[in-house]
Amino acid sequence: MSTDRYPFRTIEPKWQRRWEETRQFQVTEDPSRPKFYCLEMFPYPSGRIHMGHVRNYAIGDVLARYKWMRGFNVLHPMGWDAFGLPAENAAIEHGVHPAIWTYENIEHMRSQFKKLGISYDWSREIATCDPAYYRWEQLIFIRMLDRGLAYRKRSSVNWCPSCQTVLANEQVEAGRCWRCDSEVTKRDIDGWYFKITAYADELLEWCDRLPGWPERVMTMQRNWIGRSEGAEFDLPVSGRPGLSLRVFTTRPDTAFGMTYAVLAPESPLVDQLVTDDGERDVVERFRAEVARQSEQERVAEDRPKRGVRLSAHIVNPFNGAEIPLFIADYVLVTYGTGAIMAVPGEDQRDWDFAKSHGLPIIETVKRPERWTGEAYTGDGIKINSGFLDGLTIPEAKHKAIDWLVARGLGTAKVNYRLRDWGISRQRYWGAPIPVLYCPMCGMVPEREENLPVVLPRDVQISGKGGSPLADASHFVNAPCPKCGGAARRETDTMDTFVESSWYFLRYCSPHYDAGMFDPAAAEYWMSVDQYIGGIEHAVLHLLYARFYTKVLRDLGLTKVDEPFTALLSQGMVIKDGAKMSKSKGNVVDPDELIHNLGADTARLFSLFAAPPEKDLDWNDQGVEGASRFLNRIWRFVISHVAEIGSAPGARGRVEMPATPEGKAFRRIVHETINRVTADIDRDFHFNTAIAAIMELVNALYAFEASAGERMPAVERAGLLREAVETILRLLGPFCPHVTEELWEQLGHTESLFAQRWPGADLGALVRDEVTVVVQVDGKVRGRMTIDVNASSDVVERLALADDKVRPWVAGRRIEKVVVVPKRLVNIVTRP
RNA sequence: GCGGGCGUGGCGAAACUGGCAAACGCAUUGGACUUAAAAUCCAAUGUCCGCAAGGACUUCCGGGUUCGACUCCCGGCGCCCGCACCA
Repeated sequence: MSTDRYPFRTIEPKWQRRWEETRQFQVTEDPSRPKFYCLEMFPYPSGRIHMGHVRNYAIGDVLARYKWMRGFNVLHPMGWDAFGLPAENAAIEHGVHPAIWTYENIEHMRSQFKKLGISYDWSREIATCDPAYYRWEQLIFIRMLDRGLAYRKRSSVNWCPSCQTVLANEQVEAGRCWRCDSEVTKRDIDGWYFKITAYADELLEWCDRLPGWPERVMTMQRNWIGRSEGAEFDLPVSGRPGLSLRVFTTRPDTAFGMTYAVLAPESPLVDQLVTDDGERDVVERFRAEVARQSEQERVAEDRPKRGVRLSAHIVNPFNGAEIPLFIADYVLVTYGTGAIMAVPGEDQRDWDFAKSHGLPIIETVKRPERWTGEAYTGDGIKINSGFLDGLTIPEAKHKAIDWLVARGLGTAKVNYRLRDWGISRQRYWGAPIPVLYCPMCGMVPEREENLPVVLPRDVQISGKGGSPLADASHFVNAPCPKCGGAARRETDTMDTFVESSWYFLRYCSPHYDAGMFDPAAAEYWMSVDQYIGGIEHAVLHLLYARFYTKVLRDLGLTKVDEPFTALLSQGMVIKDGAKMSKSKGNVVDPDELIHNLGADTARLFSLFAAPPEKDLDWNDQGVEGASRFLNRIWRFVISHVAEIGSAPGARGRVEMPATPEGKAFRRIVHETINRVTADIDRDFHFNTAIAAIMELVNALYAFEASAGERMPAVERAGLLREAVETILRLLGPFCPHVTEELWEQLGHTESLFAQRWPGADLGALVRDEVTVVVQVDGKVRGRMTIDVNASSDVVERLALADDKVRPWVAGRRIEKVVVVPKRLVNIVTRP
């Protein structure tokens, strides 16, 4: 540990206080300036911040401060995703009320964020558990109910036995709860749904229209939506007039290869097809077996496909063939129609099943020459397919669908993997769903003037299961909004992802009380120009927020189609090869780091060690290096305050220096301006931007130690001033406290962040000479410093005359000479 | 299986449109300063051969295009992430 560090412990709080007192980062709508809405995903108030937070919010802060200096009116707000299970679990374990726990955590974390010196407009802080916040989503819920975008149904849902609540499909990861990792089971439960499937096509379409989003996130969303085109048609049951099963297929062209059909075991149609008690027994036993399968078994490698043959047969409408019917575990009741036509020739799953059950296989696509595989899914010409023979697969698909439509047997059909968003949670710490159940009127939404339906504080949180609200009679019992009679309130609360689906709109006018947000403010600020957060929300929050924004648009509340113009998905913070976690013992505590080395150092290292989208490998010695760099700047500036203060042209620009050393140094200063600016603008490569500033600081030391001694004092002081002030401005967004302090030490009275971002002086960038590499047959054999404007002929002549080069050319025939101006010469030879 | 990404020194990484591979930092080594240490400053540091000047090799592997390939094309190997019996 070094002993001689700059006084970050006094300057960091000093500037945090100053920024707050001067309301430096508080903004209002200002149509005369371009706006920039910079947003990092708001945190859950878990208690303490971790290095992942530091990195996330440091990235956002660099961008926000940079945009300030570029003259933008920057909205950079902060708030709390404050509803959720951990608060309730803390209540169960420690007896503290979720509200108390949450607000205490917010207090603590707010102070931690302030210690990081992030440029938030704290006057816009929100917490989603505030009734003044969630009342608006209750209102929207009622509007969605009107339009059929919110609805209630009984359905088989994902149930987390540990969290004691339902989970949406997006919240189940490989069969486990996204939050607590428990194995998820199935339950039939009544619940509320948002009709996100109504927006499937639009959500998908916009995936191609958001170039500011990372490709991998868009791909994950596309896959999640899972659109597939095909046909749906009926297969009549043999000898049972009027009875048929409907199947969905993406390959209607393969219908002539259908050698059997399969129903999902759970399908209700199975019960109608069963002919006697013996068969019923077999079916029920199979159903029980399928239901017993654990998630583990279901995802096991090479899981054999199991099934039971029914006595019923069905008829292939394309060729009249009578074929067997099965129930099998590989057909899902939840997708398509829950029934398939099986074409083992062109579908590997059907092929596997056919092989193990001795079923025939008909090829309907001509295989390539040396085909050795099993089911064939490639291109080819149709065979064994009646009127489709000789067509390509796309042609045959169309013709098969036309054939079905003409006979009234089926239609073209699009299916999605996406399911409606189940938003009911059987838990306490969430926004109440504003409906009541009346014995006379049925389900009735709360009257809009009665909103918000406030979540009651005095509730017993036992953790015994079931919503705690159900036992709170003062909440549950309420008059019916329609008839005034005794009714019962809904006791499910909303998924917390509903709150995070619109908080970015609330930030535009967080204190507005005539609606969800002030339309004028939202019109000015939206959309979010740059959104920053972790990849874990690729299909959760980021899909829900896109959907909800479109709903609000269709309700006439906003004009934007998409909430986030650009997304930066930052990598994880890794240490010793693993994600930081208590159990691995590799956690670095931000508080400790800030105390020992300062917030600027913590920020600098997390921005320097890797580009933002990559995982960051934490390294304590690397952090020391970052601290060393800031000390180096500090020492230089402090020891040169007097000299720099004596320089003319206190505002940066200096007269073109007279000495070659001065010119060369000044060029480095201005080249650095261009490099740093380009690195920030192009892909947020803060790591290389910082590296460029480090190079400039190295050059500054070298200049001061050597050439600087021999030039006129006025020139030297002017160059030092320009260099130092450039460094402070370029580094400001990364390390705002130390740069702001040094800026003041140099005699400035206005904040560094009220300064304009520097621009390179084109005159300073001009070079007289340039170093050109000379290659012989692609290998570097020499280099020469020549006039920048030398013609290609001259460059070629000089290269051939070079002492280092000549021996390599001697005795060989020169084939040609390639001259790349200002870069290199390649002499191509033959023996 | 499908989709996306990646592969460069001891380590984190850099290289814009094909043009000096390894910038910057960490670590290591040497020197200066010091009674000494720390801090600081200066220097060296891809691998191999060589006392040296210098040379050969090197961006996962194998081919190709090109005067020239980390970068483009073809084939392979390996790793990471997401979805996964989605018909």
